[in-house]
Amino acid sequence: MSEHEAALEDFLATTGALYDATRVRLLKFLDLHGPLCVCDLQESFGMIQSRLSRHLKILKEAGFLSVKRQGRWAYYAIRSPLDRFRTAAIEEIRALPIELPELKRLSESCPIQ
Amino acid sequence: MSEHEAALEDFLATTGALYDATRVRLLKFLDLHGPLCVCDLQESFGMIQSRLSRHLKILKEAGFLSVKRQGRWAYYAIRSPLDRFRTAAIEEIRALPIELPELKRLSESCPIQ
DNA sequence: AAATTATATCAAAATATCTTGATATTTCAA
DNA sequence: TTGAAATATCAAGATATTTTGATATAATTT
Repeated sequence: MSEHEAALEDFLATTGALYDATRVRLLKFLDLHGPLCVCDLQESFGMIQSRLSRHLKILKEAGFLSVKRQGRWAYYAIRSPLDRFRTAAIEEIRALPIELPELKRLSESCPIQ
Repeated sequence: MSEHEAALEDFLATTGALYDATRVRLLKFLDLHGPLCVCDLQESFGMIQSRLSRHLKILKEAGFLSVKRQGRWAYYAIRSPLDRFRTAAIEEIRALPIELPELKRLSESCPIQ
């Protein structure tokens, strides 16, 4: 792939990741609460697991999220540092008046609280 | 529509408009050359007219473009002023190393050069 | 080792978006 | 007022994305 195509692909991966209500909510939720494991997100959003996993993958591949694995758990977080444009996107999402679900933790199971 | 939904809709219209290679090229081209009529864009990009018209409409409804009609011609331009996030998007696109077509004008026909 | 738990991946149906070609609308000129 | 040029819209097929349910993988506990 040429340098030109690669840069455009990267930009489209970024904007594509942002073009979905579910993913915008996930970004806002992680920005608000900090690192969370998939099961906490699943519990909080009431989403089936395969759907959640797919959206997290898209956000990760678009450069917005990092994952840290601890045993069985995978903790997703807003990646840091972010480049200028992704930072602008997160700030825009932070300012959006979107209703988010309550944070529900599966407190017995997750090692990190 | 609630305020919450409206703000999210607006954000998704913005990111959706940016999630297309053709529209990114059009934005970069208009950012580079200033206001252009549809026929100049059509000539420069070698695109069929209905396709171009649709993409311009999407960019306009997403808040990126303004239109000024002069007789038969419609001049599209990057809207000004743009809000913070759209400005960040245009700056990101300006920095992308994308190859653009040459600007071809239908010099006899268009009143503004 | 077998069962359990957390997460990831896959295939197929549902949904949305893009492209094309045809047609409509608007404006100007002959 | 007829014709031509510039632009917009529509319908249908092609393509891409999302959701779901089923299954796979990997770590942990029994």
